[in-house]
Amino acid sequence: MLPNILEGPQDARIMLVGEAFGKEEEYAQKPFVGTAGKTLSKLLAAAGISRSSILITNVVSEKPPKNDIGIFFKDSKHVVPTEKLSLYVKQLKENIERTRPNIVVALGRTALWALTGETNITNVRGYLLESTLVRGQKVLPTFHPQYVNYNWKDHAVVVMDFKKALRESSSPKIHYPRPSVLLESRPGVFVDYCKYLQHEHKEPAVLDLETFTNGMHVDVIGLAESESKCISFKVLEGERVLHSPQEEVRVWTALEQLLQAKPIVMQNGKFDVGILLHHNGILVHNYHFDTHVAAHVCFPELPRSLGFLSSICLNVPYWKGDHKDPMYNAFDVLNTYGVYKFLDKCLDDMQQRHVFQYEMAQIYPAVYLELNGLLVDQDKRSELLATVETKITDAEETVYNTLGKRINLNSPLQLQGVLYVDLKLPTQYKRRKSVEEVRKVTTDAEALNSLLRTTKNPVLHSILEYKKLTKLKSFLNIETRENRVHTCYNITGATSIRKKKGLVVDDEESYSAFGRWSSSASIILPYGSGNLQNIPEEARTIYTVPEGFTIVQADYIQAEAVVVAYIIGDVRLIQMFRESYGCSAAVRKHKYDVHTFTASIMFHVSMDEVTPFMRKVGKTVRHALNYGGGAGVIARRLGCSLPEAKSYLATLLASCPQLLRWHKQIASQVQSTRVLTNLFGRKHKYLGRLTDIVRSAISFIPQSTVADLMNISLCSIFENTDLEVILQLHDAVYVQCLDTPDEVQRTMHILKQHMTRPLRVGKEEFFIDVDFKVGKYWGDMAPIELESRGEHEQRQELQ
DNA sequence: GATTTTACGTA
DNA sequence: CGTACGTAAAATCT
Repeated sequence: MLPNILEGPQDARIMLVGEAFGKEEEYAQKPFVGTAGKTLSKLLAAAGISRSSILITNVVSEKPPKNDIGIFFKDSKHVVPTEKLSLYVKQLKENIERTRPNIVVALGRTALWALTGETNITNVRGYLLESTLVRGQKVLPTFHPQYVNYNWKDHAVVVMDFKKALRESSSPKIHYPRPSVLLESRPGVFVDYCKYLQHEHKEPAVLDLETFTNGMHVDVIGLAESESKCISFKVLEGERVLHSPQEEVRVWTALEQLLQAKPIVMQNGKFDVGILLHHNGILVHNYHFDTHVAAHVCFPELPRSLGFLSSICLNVPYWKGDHKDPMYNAFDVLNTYGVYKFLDKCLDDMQQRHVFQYEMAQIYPAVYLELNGLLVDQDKRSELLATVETKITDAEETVYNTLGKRINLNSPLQLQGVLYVDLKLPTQYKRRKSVEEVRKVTTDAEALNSLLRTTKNPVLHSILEYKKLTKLKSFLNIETRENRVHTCYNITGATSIRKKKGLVVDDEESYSAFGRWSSSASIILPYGSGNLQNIPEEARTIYTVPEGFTIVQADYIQAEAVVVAYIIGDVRLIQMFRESYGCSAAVRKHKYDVHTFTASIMFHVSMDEVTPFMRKVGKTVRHALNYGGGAGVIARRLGCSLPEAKSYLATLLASCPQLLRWHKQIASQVQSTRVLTNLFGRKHKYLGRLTDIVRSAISFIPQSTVADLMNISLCSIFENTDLEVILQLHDAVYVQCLDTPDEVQRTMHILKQHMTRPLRVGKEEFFIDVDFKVGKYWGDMAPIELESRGEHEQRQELQ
């Protein structure tokens, strides 16, 4: 007989099913009494469910050896159960049939598998399913409490799922309103529907294009007028063309007219906008609302795919399983409509409407930059590539001659063998986040540099050289189109990735929150090294502008440091930034350098007496402090002892007590309200554990303020000027202009005008200064001073 | 062939 | 206890 442990009242409406016993459960012979049990109780309480009112059980009422559920499966994918597990599943079935709860919540993958046969919890989490184990039984999958312990920010998602379970527990039925869907391949019907939307329908419409065949042809066009009514129009059937050229023209014309007149809603529509513009020459005139952008503003720490958002905002069936399903696109547009209505309200509730508006305004500039690309000087490129390749060969030969054998120097494993086994150098380990983590052997640059310092073995130098050069080479070995590279700017930080079968989906792994743009490979024009925000200095020399033009770079000076100075009210620093505002670069460097200033207060000397060493100490210590770093970092950077680093740290903290006070204030604010607000009113709700997020929280306000400042300025430049922007680099913007002194000065004046925006801390208003560089090549820019209006005009008169 | 890990470039 | 991001190549899994 198997143990059968089911806790709670037999007539309960909700049943929770976990995986198996842990140590504590085994001892107590009760489900969920250990750490996962404590978490479960918290999550239930947060959702308003009383633990004593529900049934709680596990698929397996015993503790697997080493807590590895795998031993109950015959295969590594965990789909073929052993005989024992089959008996347990049968027992679960009988338990459900006997108690007949209105809803069963599957906690984690194993319970989900046992109840429904589904294996991917991330996909179906939050969606009501029908059990395959007990016919007609309503199941809601969510994450296991133990998973929540490791991924604390996901607790918010589980609480929402529990709330859904509570709502659904009043009835055993799965009830969805039936949508009205036109599945069409007749051009006439589509054209009529477009006309109806354009002339009669009053609300915004949702648009979604499916582009799953190769190339960038649109396969399906979806349009929704509400969360319950839509059309899904087939343009292509696989490789087969469905309509005559004349019919296609009618279709695209009708769509174009609709997109000229109607407010349009999309989910991550930046991609669709780019495709329509690039391949069909169609501009979406009134891009009214993007659900992906709204989700980024409202829930910066959560995923933003339509599947996830629908599971949180809506009560709809799961539809993301099969992309080939004819209803797939229809559900996409219908649910985008539902999510739109939900998030539209959230923006007001959370007072984030203005943040949403300035993020929406960034979409067109980002699309423009992506489609426009950046010019490559092919001669420079091949020249540099050849030089780098020669150097690589040299470094390689040096290493091989010393070692007496040939290995792949970019292989961490092979390098470990040579350095730590053959040469018997002291093994280097990766730095760990905590002492509990297992030490990992490494051969990264930091380890090699440290070995070079201690052993002075010159082969290490050559290995470092080789690694550096091959990395550089990867930035030069690039494909271009009409001598241009293209990058996709992601204003919400999440990249779209092209998966197998050509499907474009949101990358669920990464979701930024700070308002900075990220840059990744363009799916529309996949040329160049993808990310344009991490091109090394040397490789930038291959990027240029057309004949007769030049590049003007404008960047914010010490932007984050200025923001921090005002926030913490560091009177001396503020005074210095005030005085240096508008000064020439030479004066600024001489009289108003932040790091020299820091060193002068640390070492109690005047600014003139600061030595280069003192400045380096000042710079390192301030840097570490601004980002919540400690003495260990400082010691490593400066190559000094830990006690020395500690005393440096203490010195700066003593002379600038506001800094530490601010750190503490941030920590307590995150603890009490979990919400931080930057100087533009952008809010960030922190969901993770306090200890994990405190450093990120410290950098949020300065970093996101500068990001918003830059992007608002960039939009202003796009909307109000004739300047041609070519690049965005977090706190710098690059434009191309005619290569004449007047045009360069005019460009600089306009940039300065649009980049100079007041920031406010309390009642105090301040500005962040801008400085300029100019040059023909991105990697070869020289500082240039903004001439006063007087000088500028004088010169114009002379000409 | 697909997925995960290691390493490394930028602000 | 730097943070944030994206990509290439190697290592590992299936």
